[in-house]
Amino acid sequence: MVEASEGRRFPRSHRLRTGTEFRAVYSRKVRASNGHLTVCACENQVGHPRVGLSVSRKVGTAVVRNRWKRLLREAFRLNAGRLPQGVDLVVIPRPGPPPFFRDVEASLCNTARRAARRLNSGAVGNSG
RNA sequence: GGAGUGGACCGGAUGGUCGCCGGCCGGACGUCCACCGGAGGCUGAUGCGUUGGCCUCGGACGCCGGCGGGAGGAAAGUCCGGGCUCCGCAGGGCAGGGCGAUGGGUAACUCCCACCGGCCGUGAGGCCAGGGAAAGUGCAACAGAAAGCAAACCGCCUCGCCGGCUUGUCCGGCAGGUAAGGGUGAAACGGUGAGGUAAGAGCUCACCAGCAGGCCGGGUGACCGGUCUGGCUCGGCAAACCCCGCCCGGAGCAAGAUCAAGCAGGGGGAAAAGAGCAGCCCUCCUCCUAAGAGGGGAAGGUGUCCUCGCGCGGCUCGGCCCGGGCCGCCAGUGACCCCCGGGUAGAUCGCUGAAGGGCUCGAGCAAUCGAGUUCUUAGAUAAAUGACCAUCCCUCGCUCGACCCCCUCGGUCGAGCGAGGACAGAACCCGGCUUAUAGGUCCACUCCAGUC
RNA sequence: GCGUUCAUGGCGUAACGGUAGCGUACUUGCUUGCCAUGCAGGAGGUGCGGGUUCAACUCCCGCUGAACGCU
Repeated sequence: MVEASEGRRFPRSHRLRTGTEFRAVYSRKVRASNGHLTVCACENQVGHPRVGLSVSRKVGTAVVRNRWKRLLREAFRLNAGRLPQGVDLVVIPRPGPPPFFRDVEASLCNTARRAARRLNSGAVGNSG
């Protein structure tokens, strides 16, 4: 685990906040997923990761959706230093109630790293 | 003690670490935008129109620190009613939708309170879209003779006619009479008794039930109680069409207002040129998308009336019509430049102090209203109000120990371990209704059993 | 935020307020050496809770679920 010495804030600059930013991530068409969630990824120019949550009504009731979003925000906040840098992420949970926080944390980290790897290989493939 | 009825209330607690949203105060680093006039405070003169002096201060966003705040009783469903905003509105009418005992409450209601009537419950209490069926139209399967200005299948009867022979208080047929009896059905045109008759029948009479009308008493009223008269019976369904009475303009904070990058496009001017583009809503197709662009093809079609008004055509608004507004009826436009307006992304406002809550007093059976006093209690916008840990509190399961007990079962207490703690998340704001809800607290009342 | 439509056997679908059908699937028996086909029979249903009515899939009210539309 990363030590908690660094202040792990979660200001607005670490979130995707407009439809333009979401569209940019979707149109990059790089995804990775596991049994709990799907992550879309795209490069950005701000030097740190940013996250956006897309939780549709199919996931569940408002209480379930809020629970998902809170757990995902907390997982991103505590693990922002371990995630790939300079990448925008859009996280889409699968329908159903969220699992325990440890599982959400592990799923987010693993899936985001896999998406970032595809991003790099795809960029190489496009350039070459 | 058990069973139950009605109502009110709570909706895990405490601590630690790390965060999020918005408010106020302070600090200063970065970015952007403004810049010599303006803003705020104190104070002086004045003829109240003005004017002088001093002090302080650039703004927004991001950053850091501090202080205090941050989901519900249903925030839900969106079933009603309003406020607010924009649009519309010559007057009326139809259509469409909703509601329906009475009196009150309210901004309003399909809500609430009280009361009346009906049904259910031993009871406390609960439920009811509860106007009109002698305005009209319609419906009632199956069964049954018959299902609605009644009707004769069986039965009963013979004042009439015919036939039979066993000559009778007989049998059969025709023609009639009869709604008392049978059976069917959810429902069959009052019930009991007496008279009456060939047999019967409200045919007549008495009482009862019910209907209509009058009168008396009580109540604001729905209605209740009593009494008299009438004809003797006049059924059900309007959550079937319908009739009567009352109410309803449409959309919704993504309403609406302000500012507005870049690209494209609109209007005007100037300049240049004489080729090209467009012509008209809508529908479909292809590509594309933030606001769009291009091409092709053929079809879609309009509830109503009166008064006033009205040249024709088009667009737009209103649920429709009549109608309101605008435009055209003289065929426009242009690369670049200047000016103007609309408007997309985005930003700001709307945005939370309100038909608001608590307490006291008064009016009222109550819903509710009035007066006084006090409190301020979320404002996000890819959307905050949280995550993790510990302890405590409940519930359940397992194990161990003690007690009740002769033992088992069972019960009580204590300890340990494990699991669980509901329904559910503000999105402009209120008043209701409906639905979901682990566990718990309090109040009033009813029935049953027991004790004193 | 504002609306619309729907819910019938396992599946797909009918039914003026009056006996809930049809196809397919399932199952039992016959036919065949066996299977398929064919023949005869059977079971299985109106999303839930109330109300109106003599009687409700149908009418009314309230829920639940699903599929859509506009902004």
